[in-house]
Amino acid sequence: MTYAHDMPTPEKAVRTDAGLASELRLSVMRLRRRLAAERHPDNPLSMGQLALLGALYRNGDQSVGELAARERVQPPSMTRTINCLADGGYVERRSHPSDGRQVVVALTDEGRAVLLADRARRDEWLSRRLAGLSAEERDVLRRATPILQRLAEAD
Amino acid sequence: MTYAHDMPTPEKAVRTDAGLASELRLSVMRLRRRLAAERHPDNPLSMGQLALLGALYRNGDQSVGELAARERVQPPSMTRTINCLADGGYVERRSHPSDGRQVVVALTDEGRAVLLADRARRDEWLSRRLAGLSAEERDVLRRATPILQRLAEAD
DNA sequence: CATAAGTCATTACCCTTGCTAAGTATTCCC
DNA sequence: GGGAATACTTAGCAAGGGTAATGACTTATG
Repeated sequence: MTYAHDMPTPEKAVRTDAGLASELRLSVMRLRRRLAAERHPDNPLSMGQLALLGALYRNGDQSVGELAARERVQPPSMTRTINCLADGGYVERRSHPSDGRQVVVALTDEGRAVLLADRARRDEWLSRRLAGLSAEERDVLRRATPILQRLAEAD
Repeated sequence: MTYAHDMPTPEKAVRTDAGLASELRLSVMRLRRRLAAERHPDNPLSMGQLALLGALYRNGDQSVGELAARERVQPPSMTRTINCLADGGYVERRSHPSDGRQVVVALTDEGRAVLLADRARRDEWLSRRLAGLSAEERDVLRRATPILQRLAEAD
């Protein structure tokens, strides 16, 4: 097999910063697709809904704008996700104590229960894959995860 | 700030395997959205199209099925992406030499040029972010990227 | 204190991109 | 040669992202 250009293998490409960027983008895209496809039939929540419940669980009640900014989504998209969850009774809209424009979103008891159950089922596949890695590889991911977070949060 | 439950910070959560799975999923989702949003107005290619051209550039001509499998997408989705790129003259469909069922997709000269130009622009943002990390953090990502790849490829 | 400007959430609408199901062409196997 | 399997495409649907415009409320200004 021959090529008309320098063969850009992933192994070489990842060494340069531009190559790392390309490879990282590919990996993230593919893994995300893989994870989205792993939607268990019992799971009532989409990945976006799960992320929203998770944000409320972790950070407590938040306004729509705060949630949208954290999840890197425009406010209308967040409104729609909230609507779905509110229809299911998983979150509640409350009025902001001092600013009537804002809407505070709060996790309900049912929402918390569904979050934990769904997350357990949904993480099953990924956890199993993680368990198949070496301890060292898991450690790399453990350290990489917050870095990926920070990249996503960057302006 | 108080919570009615044990506060699940990312720092604590990432230590367990299940926690790592959740956090990794969140990070991947957000970063992917962030990257997709970084679509420069000059860029004619979507992330999926860029990934396809990249696969052809890296691995040479491939059949539709091979491309779909590699990108973890169903064949019809790949067909559509190929249609878009073929309309733009970036890829060509060729007949397979020995199997009339298969369609071989090949990168055109124009496709290669567009790939490199688009990738340079698109990676600019991510490269800049990567440059803002410490050398050690970059190294973590460099080692994490192939692991993420493997996770995406797992059954 | 009245009004203009700004902010936050929502509504309405569109586009992209994934999927499944069904259809067509070709190859493989008996 | 004919039926089963394979490869791609077509058609249609749903999720989830976006922008633009509207409404409600707050803040700043004259």
